[in-house]
Order: sequence, then C-alpha cells, then structure tokens
Amino acid sequence: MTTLTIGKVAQRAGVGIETVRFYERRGLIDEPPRGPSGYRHYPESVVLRLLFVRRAKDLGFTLNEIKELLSLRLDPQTTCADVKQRAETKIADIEEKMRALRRMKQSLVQLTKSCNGSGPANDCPILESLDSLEQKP
Amino acid sequence: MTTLTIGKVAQRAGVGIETVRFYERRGLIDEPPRGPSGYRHYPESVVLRLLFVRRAKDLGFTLNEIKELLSLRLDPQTTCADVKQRAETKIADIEEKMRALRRMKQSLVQLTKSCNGSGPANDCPILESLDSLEQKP
DNA sequence: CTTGACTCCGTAGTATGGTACAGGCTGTAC
DNA sequence: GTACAGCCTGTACCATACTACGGAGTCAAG
Repeated sequence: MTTLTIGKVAQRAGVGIETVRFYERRGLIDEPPRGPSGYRHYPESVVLRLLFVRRAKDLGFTLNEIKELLSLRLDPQTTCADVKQRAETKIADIEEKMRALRRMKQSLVQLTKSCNGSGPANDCPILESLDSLEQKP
Repeated sequence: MTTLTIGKVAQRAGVGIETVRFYERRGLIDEPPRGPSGYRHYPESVVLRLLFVRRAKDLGFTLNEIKELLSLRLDPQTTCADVKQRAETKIADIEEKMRALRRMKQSLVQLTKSCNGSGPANDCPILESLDSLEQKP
C-alpha cells in the first residue's frame, strides 16, 4: 500500500502543508502513522477527505460543522435524516444571511439615490443619514 | 458644557464600556480630554458618533471602512461623489456575497432533494455527494 | 470615613480559518 | 559526502470585532 508524504497530500488536495496539519489538530483528518523519522505517512484516502472538507466548506459549513458531518458517518446510530437535518439547518442559516444582506443593500441603495454626487463630503446626504437614520427593527 | 463619563456614554449609545475604549484605540472616536484623575470626559456628541458607527456597521461597513467614512467628512477635498462611490462599492460587495450564498443554497437544496431521509448515515446521498461532487466553477 | 460603584491601563482571550516562521532533523540525488 | 528539498514541533501572527481580567486609583453617597 502506497503512502503519501504530507507535501504530496497537500499538493493533490490543493491545500497548503500547514493546512493539512491544522486540519489534523482540528480533528478533521485522522492522525496518520509515522515512519521512524517521525514523518507522517498518509493513506491516499486522506486526499478524498480533504476534498470532502473543501466541498463542505464551499457549501458554507464551518470546520466544526464539517467535523460533525464526518462523525455522523461513523456513528451507526445516525440516520440519513440527521444529515439531511444539518443540510436544512444550513440552508436556513444561509437564507438568514441573505435576508440580512438584502436589507443592507436596500438601505444602501436608498442612500445612494439620495445623493446626486456633487458637493463637498461634509454635507453629503449619505453621511447625514448615518447621523440620524431611524433604526428599523 | 456637560460632559459624560465613559459609563454614561456607553449606556446612552447602547454599547459596552470596553467597546468605547476599543473604538478610541481604533480611531473611530476622538480621544476625549481627561480630568485630573485621568477619567475621560466626553462631549455629548460622542454618543452621536457611536450611533453613526453602529448604523454604518449595520449597513455592512467594517470598522476600517467606517473610519474612512468619518475622515472623508473632515477632508474638504473630498466630495460627495467619493462617499457615494464607497456606498456603491459596498453594494457590489454585498451583491457578491449574496451570489455566493445563493450558489451554496442551490447546491444544498439539490443535495437535500437527493436524500429521502431514511437509512443509515454512512450511505446518505448527501455525504456521498460530498465525497465526489464535481467542482463547478 | 468608609463602602461600593466607577474608572484607569495593559494584556490576554474569544471565534474563524488559516499562514508564517525558527531551528532542527531526514531523505534523496548526484 | 554534501547539498538541498522536505519534514518535524511549537509558537506566533493575520484580520475581524470585541470581551474579560487583574490590580490599582477615584468619586459620591451616607
């Protein structure tokens, strides 16, 4: 069975060496066996694991959440529904963030409309609004 | 002219005392005059400043960006158009974040659809997808 | 005059996700 | 055998926005 050094693993997974060690500390990848010199000897499967992490990260999961997802897979008690639940919770999180961003954007668009872009900054309607804007809950 | 202690300022602005000092260090509020004991004596205007900061923060500006907005106001060279420019850049930032979130959500929705919620977690289609998902740029 | 609340400063810790050393050992190629 | 890349550990650092804490001095009420 071929093993990989940390450099090869990092290269194949498209991450930095430090990141691989960091993920090990965070419990996202298993501690690999070591050679007599202390060098890490990784099975090839760790590359798949790192890609899993990256994809989950791209979907908005935090490293802690990813660790949870990984442990779900190992626990025979856990069902597919548990996984689905996590995905749905994450969707709700994302929707919440999108709503917050939408609100921000709407306010900013309003502000930019109020400003014709001429005159000195110190009586810009945008800055004036920030001085007195009503807080809408 | 009445002055306020840091505690009163924090209370009126709805932030913590430590936050007031933190904002001073970050250059978001002026260093106030001190009494003989070293206590800060704030003018009432600092409360307005703190509210400005909070509103700008609610609009998605970082503290550094807020500091910039504040200094724009003081510089007579700066025009209203500069302020508007910042707002428009921030709108673009927000739109970019929203697009990223939208992509995440779409992928997650796809994944949850692929999972009927039954069976053990270790062959959940969601987790399997994370093992082999194609990276779409 | 004492008590308790308030303030001072500086440093360190929180969470997030890494990145960057320093200083030393190892593995390999020539 | 010697150079050089690669790996080891541990710690410190980046940005972001705070929050907490220790230990000391101060202010105001009773």
